Amino acid sequence: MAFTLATWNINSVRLREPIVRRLLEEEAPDILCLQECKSPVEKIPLDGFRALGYGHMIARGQKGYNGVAILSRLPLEDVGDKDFADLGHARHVAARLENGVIIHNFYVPAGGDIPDRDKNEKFGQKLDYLTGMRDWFHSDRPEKSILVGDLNIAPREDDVWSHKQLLKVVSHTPIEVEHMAETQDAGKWVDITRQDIPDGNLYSWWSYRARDWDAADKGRRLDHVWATPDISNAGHSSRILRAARGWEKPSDHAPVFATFDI
DNA sequence: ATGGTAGGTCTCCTA
Repeated sequence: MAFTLATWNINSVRLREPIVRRLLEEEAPDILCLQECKSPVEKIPLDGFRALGYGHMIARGQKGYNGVAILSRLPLEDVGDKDFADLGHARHVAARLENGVIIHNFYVPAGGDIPDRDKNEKFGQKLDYLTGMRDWFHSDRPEKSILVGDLNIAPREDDVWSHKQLLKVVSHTPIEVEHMAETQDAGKWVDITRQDIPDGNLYSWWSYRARDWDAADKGRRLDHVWATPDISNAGHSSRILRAARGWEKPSDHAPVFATFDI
């Protein structure tokens, strides 16, 4: 069996229903993980997705902020969620496929503007959230698992448009990259996107504030697909659908894809 | 060095 999975920070699933449907119609991933749905679960426009063959959804939501959802053509079982750093936010949900593979969908806190936990509480919460993830994966080592989502960190020099200019910008600071590496190590997670595309600049997010995001191309790779070592060799065909950043009323993130032969 | 855009909403907070 093979399945294709996509992860996309959608920045309001209700406002973005037309382009979610477009992605499902044109790209037809078996599973679509969404972040920043900004909607209670009961207000997610499921009917429109169900009509396209996506009859299964596992989600966590809240009014106005955060929110994660896993849409699927394949049956899913809800296997719970975590609230790292006790934020009370809907930032994680996990589901199990019939083949036993577990999918974790994460929306890691963005962390505010100032990369100093003494001056900016949100930055501390981001680091604490990552530490919570690390400790969980350390104590309960994941197996046959895929982790996707907006992790709000671009770890490599070629994951940002300018390593030097972003060293003090939240999302690419050394302390965040270190926290992310510890989280990744704790679960022995393999970065599937970089396993498939090891060289060259790779971005999944471009700010709304740029005059011309495409021409300026000041992107960052904030959205990730990881897998545990027991299934990492099954992952292939990774890609980022940059074109979706230019669709009508776009999200500021582009969807990231990977296929697994399991 | 600064300000730029977008979404949801208890018109300011978050990204």
